[in-house]
Amino acid sequence: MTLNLHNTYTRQKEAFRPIDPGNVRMYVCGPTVYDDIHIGNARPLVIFDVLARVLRDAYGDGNVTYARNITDVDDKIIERAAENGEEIEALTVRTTENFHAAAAALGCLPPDVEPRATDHIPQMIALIEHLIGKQHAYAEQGHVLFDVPSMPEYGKLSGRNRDEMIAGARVEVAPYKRDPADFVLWKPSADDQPGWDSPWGRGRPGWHLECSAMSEEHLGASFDIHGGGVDLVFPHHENEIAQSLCAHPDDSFARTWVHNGYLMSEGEKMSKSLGNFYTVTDLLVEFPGEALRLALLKTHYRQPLDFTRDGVREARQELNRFYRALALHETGVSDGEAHAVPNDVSDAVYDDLNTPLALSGLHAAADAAFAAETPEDVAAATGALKAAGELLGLLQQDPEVWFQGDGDAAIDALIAERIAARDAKDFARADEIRDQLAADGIVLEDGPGGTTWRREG
RNA sequence: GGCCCGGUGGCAGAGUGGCUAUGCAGAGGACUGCAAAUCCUUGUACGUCGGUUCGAUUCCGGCCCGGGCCUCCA
Repeated sequence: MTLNLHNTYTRQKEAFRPIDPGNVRMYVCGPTVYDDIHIGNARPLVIFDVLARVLRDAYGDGNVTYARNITDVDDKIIERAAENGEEIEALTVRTTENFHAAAAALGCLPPDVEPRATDHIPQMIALIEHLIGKQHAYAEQGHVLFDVPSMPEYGKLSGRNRDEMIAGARVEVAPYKRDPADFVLWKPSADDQPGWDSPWGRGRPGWHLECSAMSEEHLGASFDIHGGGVDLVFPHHENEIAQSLCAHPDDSFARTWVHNGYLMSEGEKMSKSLGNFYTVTDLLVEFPGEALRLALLKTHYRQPLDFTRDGVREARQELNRFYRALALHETGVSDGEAHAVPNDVSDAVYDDLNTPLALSGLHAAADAAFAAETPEDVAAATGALKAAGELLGLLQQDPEVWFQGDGDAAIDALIAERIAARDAKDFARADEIRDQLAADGIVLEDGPGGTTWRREG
């Protein structure tokens, strides 16, 4: 099946053709580790996790290399560490751990490679020297700048020309720049700032450089997909292109550029003062990570997404229905087939990751499970639902765990007491127990196979 | 100011030049000791003004509204 992807570089949906189907390579910009990630950071995390799953589905598990970097040298990190009175490494290690925990809770598989900027300083310095040698960069007052006018095609990804950028520039032009559009590849570090020895003195890399150096190190100078949020199109990705293409003019750098749309929160731009700034860690106290993931996938990745708590609640309701359907499946009963992803689901996902449309296919599979009349039919329908869920990174828990968590002996005891009361036709006591559990958010269901329960937030 | 994206039923959200997804919430019914779940029924939306067309929510243009980017925010 052909995978279609919207390519920011051409502004069109294109049939995806990997350079090497035996090693499909994707690079995604990961977090700068100075603070816990917020829900806006979670969107690309989840989107590109889905894309990685789709690539593995299309080309085979072992034939995809997904690289996602950790930016662990950055001025924001320096500032934050100073504010906290914390060592820089303590901050970056702690934040990285939180990031990994959040990603796991959101159902994201680890990338195949997770390069750190600080592990690639020699490669960055070599890249700078290469660019200087090709007259695309120059050293000035301890800084090294990329010479934007040396690259006539600069601006193609973001669709802007240099004049526009200069006209709109909000920031004063630094005196060491030959051209206002030039950007920093290397900058000097003060004694109390992290720094590495270089031909231009002790300093640290500019932000854009690391992605050019690390993608080349791990994926090569030509690779298939480069992803990130739309706000990275300019300047970050534009500058990566400039660095990488000027260093390696015979290579293509990334061939397909995939960008997810912006996220708003509760109808407004997320900001701490508005009280709509949600970190993933905070949201996880209130909601299952899987509900957050579904809430993010209910909107097409290129559309703007208004993230709301109500939206997460709705996602959780949908997951309840999916897991109810999965719970219909009796262990041990098999319809004798390996379960494929239903065609409507894979068609949707392969068409530029149309996850909202794909989800309608999951609902159809759930309907089929409820309508099934034999255990084999149930097994077939739930198998299809689970396979479809896996492609999206959903529905991989045991339904009992989804509904009940780790279980609770006190609840089991009350349910046993209620069953005894019902058998004795003591409905007053039975209802009393129902109400008591309901007050704690526990919903009971009396079915033909006995009484089950679930937590409702 | 320049560039870009979006405005779909109560809400969320796909999609399409003509047969109008899907979900959540709501209403009615079946079922149920009660409830939940499930099933059935129900709700005819596409910002606005023009244009193209036999026909536009879907194409084109103006306008209005919302959002984003314009040197380090995913």
